Amino acid sequence: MSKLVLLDGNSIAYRAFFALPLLNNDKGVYTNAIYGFTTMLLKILEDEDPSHVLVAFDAGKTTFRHDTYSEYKSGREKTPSELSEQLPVIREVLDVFKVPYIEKENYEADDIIGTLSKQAEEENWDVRIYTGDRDLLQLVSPRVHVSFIKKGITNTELYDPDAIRERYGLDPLQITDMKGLMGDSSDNIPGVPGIGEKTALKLLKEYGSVDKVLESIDEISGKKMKERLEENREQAKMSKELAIIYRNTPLDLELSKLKHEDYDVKEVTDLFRELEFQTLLNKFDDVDEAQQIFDELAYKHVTDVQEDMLVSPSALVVEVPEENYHHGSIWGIAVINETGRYFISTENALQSEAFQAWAKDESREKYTFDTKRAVVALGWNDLELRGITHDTLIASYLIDPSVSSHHVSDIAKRRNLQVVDTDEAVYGKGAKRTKPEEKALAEHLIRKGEAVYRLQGKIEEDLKQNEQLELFKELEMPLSLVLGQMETQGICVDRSQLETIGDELDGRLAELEKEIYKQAGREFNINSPKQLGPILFEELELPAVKKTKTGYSTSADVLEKLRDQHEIIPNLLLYRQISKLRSTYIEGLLKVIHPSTGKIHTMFNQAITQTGRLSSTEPNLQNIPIRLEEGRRIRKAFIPSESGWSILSADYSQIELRVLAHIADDEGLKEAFQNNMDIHTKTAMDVFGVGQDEVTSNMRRSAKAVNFGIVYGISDYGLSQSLGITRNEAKEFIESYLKSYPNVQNYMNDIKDEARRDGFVTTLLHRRRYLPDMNSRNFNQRSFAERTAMNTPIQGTAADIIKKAMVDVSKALEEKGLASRLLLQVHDELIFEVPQNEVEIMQELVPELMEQTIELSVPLKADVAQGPTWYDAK
DNA sequence: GTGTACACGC
DNA sequence: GACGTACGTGTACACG
Repeated sequence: MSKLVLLDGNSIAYRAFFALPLLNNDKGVYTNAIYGFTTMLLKILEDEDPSHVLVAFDAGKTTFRHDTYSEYKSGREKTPSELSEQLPVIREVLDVFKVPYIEKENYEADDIIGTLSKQAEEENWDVRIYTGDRDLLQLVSPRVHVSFIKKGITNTELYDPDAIRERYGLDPLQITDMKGLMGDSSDNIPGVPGIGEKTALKLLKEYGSVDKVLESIDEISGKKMKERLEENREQAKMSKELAIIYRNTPLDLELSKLKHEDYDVKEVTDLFRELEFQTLLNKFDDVDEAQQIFDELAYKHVTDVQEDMLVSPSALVVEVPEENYHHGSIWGIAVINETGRYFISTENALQSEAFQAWAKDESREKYTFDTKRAVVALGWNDLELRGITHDTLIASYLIDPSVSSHHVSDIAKRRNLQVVDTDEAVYGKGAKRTKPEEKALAEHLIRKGEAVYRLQGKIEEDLKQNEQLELFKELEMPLSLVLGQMETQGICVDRSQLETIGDELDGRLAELEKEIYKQAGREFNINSPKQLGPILFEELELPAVKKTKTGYSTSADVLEKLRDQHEIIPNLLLYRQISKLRSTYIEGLLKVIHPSTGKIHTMFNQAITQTGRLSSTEPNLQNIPIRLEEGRRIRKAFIPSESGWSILSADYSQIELRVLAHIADDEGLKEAFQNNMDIHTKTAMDVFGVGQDEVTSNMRRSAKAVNFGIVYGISDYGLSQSLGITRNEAKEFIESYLKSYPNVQNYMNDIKDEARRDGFVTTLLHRRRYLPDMNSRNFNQRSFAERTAMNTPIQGTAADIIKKAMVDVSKALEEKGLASRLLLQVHDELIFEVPQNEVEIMQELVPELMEQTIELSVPLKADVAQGPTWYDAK
């Protein structure tokens, strides 16, 4: 039995376009409609498994219907250029899938579909029609079913004759009569004014067709209705005429030619790669093909590492599959270079003198994927690794920080190199992750190394194009090593200090708990917002201010507003605060003290944030409490690792606003920093137009919040929330800020233009962030992109600067032979441990290096402090 | 295991 | 006029 699937091409493309955000690829080409169309096509082919298939498109602007009614489809919004430019590519997609498509001068896609479905029906074929247009429902018959695409792209509604009767109470053919009476605004079919769907259906149920209705006008009740029908006789007839799909379109096409053929997977994957359809690509990842490439990858399993195998440059794979590489074992090592491909067991590599010498030799170049992982893992085995000049992970991140996966297999795949499987495919995932037998392991590592080795040139070419080669080679690559050393070094914590604070917190929590139960009238889980909500807002009848998806919001800002309304509130706030301290900072930190070093070894992620900042995990040492004294005491547990040493902390003062002053080249802001003024006071003076002595604490607080907003790119809404004012007041604040600093205003406008023009913004050191939503039709997405455009160069440049300072300081420590060690970075702050005899030197050296890292048109300023614990370094 | 609410830092 | 609004990480809860 033959089955023909007919797709309404324009209608589906239209649906796809509006259902999906305006995605574009690296080349700035819009692909959302192509992507959505392709997804639907694949799903339809999979669901229906048709023997024959065709996509019909509308041709040209005019059709035979315009002869009947020149206004047909007029008043319709022009197809957006973002969509029309995608239509040719949709045809390319159909080409590679070997799906035939057709358009016919003077006819609409509907007519083609109507004609072919009629022919197929006469041959006793089954027909399925996919469309987003209800007009086609008139074609439904026992053999012809229509799938109507509802909202989204995968949600369809299947219509057979019964379904039509159920939905409309009509036979399929009467759909045209319905249109004749009610019209169709999207096609500019007039119908009878004053008659909508309800009335049309009522009339048709009684009389059956437009003609019958018109014949029976006398019987119809209601004077107005009679008049309307009488006056619009011809219009109703014409409207029905227009709505009828023409089923004898001259097509010169044989049904048998529409056979659904097999397609060439390679053609499909090549096109998907070009379009950057990663998700779809995964579906077509042909394992056999990858295996074939691998078969050519001969390698040697080396037990005795020879000097001449380790030429420069080489790709080096140090395989540590455990997410946390501080505890993970090295499963194996691979080296790939022009002399060959080598798999070396971890033991053999670590014991080999030739390997050790090569690893630490700065002059022998290595390429890796995730340098820091290799550096730290080898560091735990007392093996030093230097001379890494290329890291695929970091490079990929610099080229586009937004890509969702920086795994070596994905990067390779994106660059058309299908030689490497995912770790998950080879090792299994989650609890099932196991070390495979040696051959499989060796092959996987060789493939990874091969990808790194082969991609290096192409990737650096791209970096060069982006003017990012210096950022890569001189900043991020050296930084990787510095971070590796910091992580391996770790920071010492006083376990008993943490435990003491923990015990005290436990006691206070127990008391608070009792008190809260008493005030609530019963026991419940205080940590559960789901339980707390009903207690506060139903049992205690407090006014609910905000709701979340799942119930009442009980967040701190909500509770803060209720503080005076019930004595339970202050206790809850305190309970939350202390509970957070205990679980995250006491128990959390105790859990991650390394058993053998007694220190905490965080992991800095160098390839995650969109702005260029670092992040810190397991544990996150970039969010240790400081603002409230209660939490700040946690810092007392962070101590030097050697007795008699000190913790020294140096932080940039207002680095983002200084960067802004420089980038925007704003006189007012520059003046503030050149004269070393308190920036919030200065802002208050400028915004409120008062003298220094007239600045009240409230004015300064507002100014500070505005500065904060500038630095973090918050919206007027965000500012209104933080200051507890209305959105309009916040908006006025921002406006008067920008009036006070006109060049900041100019910068904000210029950078947005730049982002719209280029599709991305950059920092001083050429870090890049793409902003595809700058032209989004969605207000929120667009606004967010605009704030990001303004904010990223500021925050990102600040990140550039402190990263460079870290490399500079680290180099200086080495050159000067100082024993002091850099331990942590917290966005604008560096934390060291320092022997007593170096305290004075470091107090001079560190801020000096930080201030001279980069020359701006305003001075950079770094403050330094030191003491026996991190708490005291304030 | 996954999603949501909340809270910490910058 | 509504939309739902800096980022990243971690914990606890509550769902399957």
